[in-house]
Amino acid sequence: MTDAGISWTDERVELLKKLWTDGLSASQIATELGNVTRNAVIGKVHRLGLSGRAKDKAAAEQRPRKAARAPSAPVAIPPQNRTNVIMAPVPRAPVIHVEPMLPAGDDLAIPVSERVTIMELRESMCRWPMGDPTKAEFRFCGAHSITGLPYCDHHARVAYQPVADRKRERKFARG
DNA sequence: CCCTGATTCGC
DNA sequence: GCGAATCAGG
Repeated sequence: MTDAGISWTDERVELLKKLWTDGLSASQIATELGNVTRNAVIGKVHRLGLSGRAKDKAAAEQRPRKAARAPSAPVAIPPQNRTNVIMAPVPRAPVIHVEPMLPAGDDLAIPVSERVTIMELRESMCRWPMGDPTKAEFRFCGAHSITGLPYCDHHARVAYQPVADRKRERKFARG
């Protein structure tokens, strides 16, 4: 096929109209359509003359972001759970096999981060998987990640746990 | 900093 | 017509 770029086919325009009318943001629509930037979407929206949509009760534009949060129990994630998240982004570096170890204190230290969906996940957020990836409730940690790493402070330690540390921690946990 | 849509303008 | 760059704003 000589035409490399998928442009505005009828279907794509239809979907664009629908999503835009539904109140999705340009970037969200761009992601949904794929192969286009939010600028492209905005440009098209204007050309189609459907800018300035009916912004009802603040539909789905600016998301809450402040309100949502786990209200109760600090849901400690048992280390064993990591067994069923193999397909999630795996750290390539000094990953140590996780066995039934890790002192409870560590897990309780997890501040119930603001778990996020893949859509809400941003570059600066911890990508530590939480839960079953095959389930709809699957989330990522979402806490602020350390510059240069895909994980927050806490999860970076768990993920990149050096052998030496591991041994030491064990001792530590014991006593 | 994160994000939003609006506009401009070279292609 | 298209969309990156830019602008203006939250």
